[in-house]
Amino acid sequence: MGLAKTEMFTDEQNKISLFAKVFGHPARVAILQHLFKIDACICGDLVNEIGLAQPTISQHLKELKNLGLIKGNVEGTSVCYCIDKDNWSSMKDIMLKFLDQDIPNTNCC
Amino acid sequence: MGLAKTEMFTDEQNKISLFAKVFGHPARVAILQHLFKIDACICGDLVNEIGLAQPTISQHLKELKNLGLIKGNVEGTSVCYCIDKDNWSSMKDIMLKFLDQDIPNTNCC
DNA sequence: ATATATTATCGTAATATTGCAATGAAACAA
DNA sequence: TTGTTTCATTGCAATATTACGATAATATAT
Repeated sequence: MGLAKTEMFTDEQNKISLFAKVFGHPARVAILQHLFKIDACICGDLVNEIGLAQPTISQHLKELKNLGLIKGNVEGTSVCYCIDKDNWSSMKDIMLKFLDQDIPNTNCC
Repeated sequence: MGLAKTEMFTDEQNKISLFAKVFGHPARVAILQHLFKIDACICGDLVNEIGLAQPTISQHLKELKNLGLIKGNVEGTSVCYCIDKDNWSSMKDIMLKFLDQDIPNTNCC
């Protein structure tokens, strides 16, 4: 298979897993951390910052863009990528709600 | 490939991506939410709660266990799974730090 | 001992992910 | 126009993930 049976889960569960999935690769974590650190960024910077080939970085950027977490403005021959503030906040709310659940007083462990 | 080049990233980046990866499937999200909701849990409950086959659930539980997020106590013929509080807290700290970064004032987007 | 119940493991098929070389597309410079 | 720079897309090989039937392993009950 290799295919998650999303139809048997809630929208919220699927949303959480989609966001988590995009954070599930260290290169995408590194890209986001770099975009947080500096104010603007072009793809070339990231290719130097991170050690992967240009097509690979481009692909990771595409996945982040598809989820709406970053946006890219074309500026001449280069593209300026940055965090999409609104969408990042929405994502954060959903993830925090999931991570911040009260830990129950288990009676068996 | 299908293999992440972890050696070019920091321990923190790799850790974040490993935790995120395990949340990157709705079944594991559902399992964790269910473990949060009730105090104790056995695998059989989860097979009924979630619609997947027993070997599939068992496999997902194994991944959560490998990362230390849940632990399982054998109780007769069944196993009682529950959240590992300490490890969940450690994970939460790492993930919150990543999610809660200050959004920069970009000058281009 | 035999049967039952519960969970784990193995094996396998289908699909997804990762990475990069090669190439394409678009804007700019000379 | 002809190059140059920058990023995207395509195509492919290697590996990972997901799901489940079959089966094993373990404990309990009769």
